Amino acid sequence: MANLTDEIRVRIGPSPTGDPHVGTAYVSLFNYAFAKQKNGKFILRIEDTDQKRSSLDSERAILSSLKWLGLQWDEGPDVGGPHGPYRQSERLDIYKKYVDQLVESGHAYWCTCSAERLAEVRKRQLALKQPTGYDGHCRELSQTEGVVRLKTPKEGKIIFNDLLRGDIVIESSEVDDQVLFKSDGFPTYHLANVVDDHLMKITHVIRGEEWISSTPKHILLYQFFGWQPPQFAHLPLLRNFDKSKVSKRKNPVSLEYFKEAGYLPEVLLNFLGLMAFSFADGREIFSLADFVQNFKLDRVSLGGPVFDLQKLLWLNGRYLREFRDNAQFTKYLQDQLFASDYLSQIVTLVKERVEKSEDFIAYADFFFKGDVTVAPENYEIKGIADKKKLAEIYEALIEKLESLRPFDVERIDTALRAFCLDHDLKSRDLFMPVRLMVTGKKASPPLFETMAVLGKERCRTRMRAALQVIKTQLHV
RNA sequence: GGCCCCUUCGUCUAGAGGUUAGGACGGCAGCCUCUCACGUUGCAGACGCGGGUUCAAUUCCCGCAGGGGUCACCA
Repeated sequence: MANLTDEIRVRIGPSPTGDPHVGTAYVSLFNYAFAKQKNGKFILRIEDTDQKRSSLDSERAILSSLKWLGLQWDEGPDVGGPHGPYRQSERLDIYKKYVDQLVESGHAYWCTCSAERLAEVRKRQLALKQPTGYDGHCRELSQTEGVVRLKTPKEGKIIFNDLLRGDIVIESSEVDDQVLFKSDGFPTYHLANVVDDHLMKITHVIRGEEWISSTPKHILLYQFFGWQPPQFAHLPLLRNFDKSKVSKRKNPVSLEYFKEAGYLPEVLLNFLGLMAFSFADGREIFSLADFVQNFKLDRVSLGGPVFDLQKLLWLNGRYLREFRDNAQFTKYLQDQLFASDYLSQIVTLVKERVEKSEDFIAYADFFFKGDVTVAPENYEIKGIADKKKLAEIYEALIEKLESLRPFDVERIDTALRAFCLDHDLKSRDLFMPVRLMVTGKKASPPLFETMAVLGKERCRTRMRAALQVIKTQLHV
């Protein structure tokens, strides 16, 4: 238990495997406020233990988005600190040392089961309606290759306290012999997390509710290492309108979207502060400093809040009207819509079509609009009669485009052409509807260049909107 | 399905053992106004169900239902 003189230290551990997520901002905000209020430290640790999916580019984007929001960390991969390195991929030797210790003390073991065997075991368990999990095949073997698994005690209860929910009790037998150390020499989240939280002297782990069920594994690890666990607080998850965990299929979730769509960073923060939290005095409009001052863990509500864009929009409007004078608003427009590098990229594309200045508006309007829409039949692809199939194709296409980073002409070109090949489509049959989706027009500058200039977020928003139109048609 | 978490207006939430259950977004209506927007005023709108405990439960307890999360060599 952290004693009163100890410095409060909290952390966030984003995984650099995609676009910066609004959920990261939400959890960051609460961590930041909790620490700052008590003069503690807010630490950023990059959890890039998934070699296949992690990228430096994604890491950069996450850091830059959090900075945009003004959630500056005290220790992190870019600013350093006394307990570095702050990138897990640079701490491999540390984890190795601790896994070895665990194996030696008999609390973990090497496992050489193949993926096929594991799948088979799982299949059998499912068929017998048994709980799924590792069957302990290698538990008593002594080998030194493969993966290392946690040797979960067969008996007893694991109890931990959640600051928001009280004691949570789970039977030890319910806990799986989780892989701690992968065959590629990288740790899994569970191991890296516990080791790092301990070494970085983290006092409070404030994270999403999705982690509750793996906390017992972490508690076990603290016990096996003989370490004092931190305090835990699991925040309710942000939800889609249908109450499922907020996801990009059903909501814009990239922080880059909010930035590009013209939301003010302080508005997004304000709005996130309204999720699962409320000021004692009922105030709904507040600055980050206000939030830091007034945040209290025991005022966090536990029902998963639906991330409602409508209220966010209203809030952004209020900030613009009330907190920006004309000069500031002008500046906002210049930065947001008419930034000179954005403008010059557009000029490059439309200049040859223009005869006088006004023409620019007619040719380039879609670069400045929010949504663009056309009649649904324009989204049809020659040879695809089935609307359901059509929707599937676009869904797949959008997901493919979303994964591009950076979102540049070459990558778009390659992705789009490969997509045509994969789905047996002629490029001219696909490109026109896509053009209509992203520009709202049949005539536009070259598609790939246009998309690159529009940016990933505008493209995905418009394509999702179009997809929604197709799906709506399906249901009537 | 097993385990775990959660449950106040459509949405974000306040609330206390006894309140006309409060506010905000959205909706609707009036006012303002050349229009729209803003602003403003008002209206509709919630304690999931069943048992307890209690003089009294929406509030405390238990069950149920519903929702969610998790069951990877992803985090």
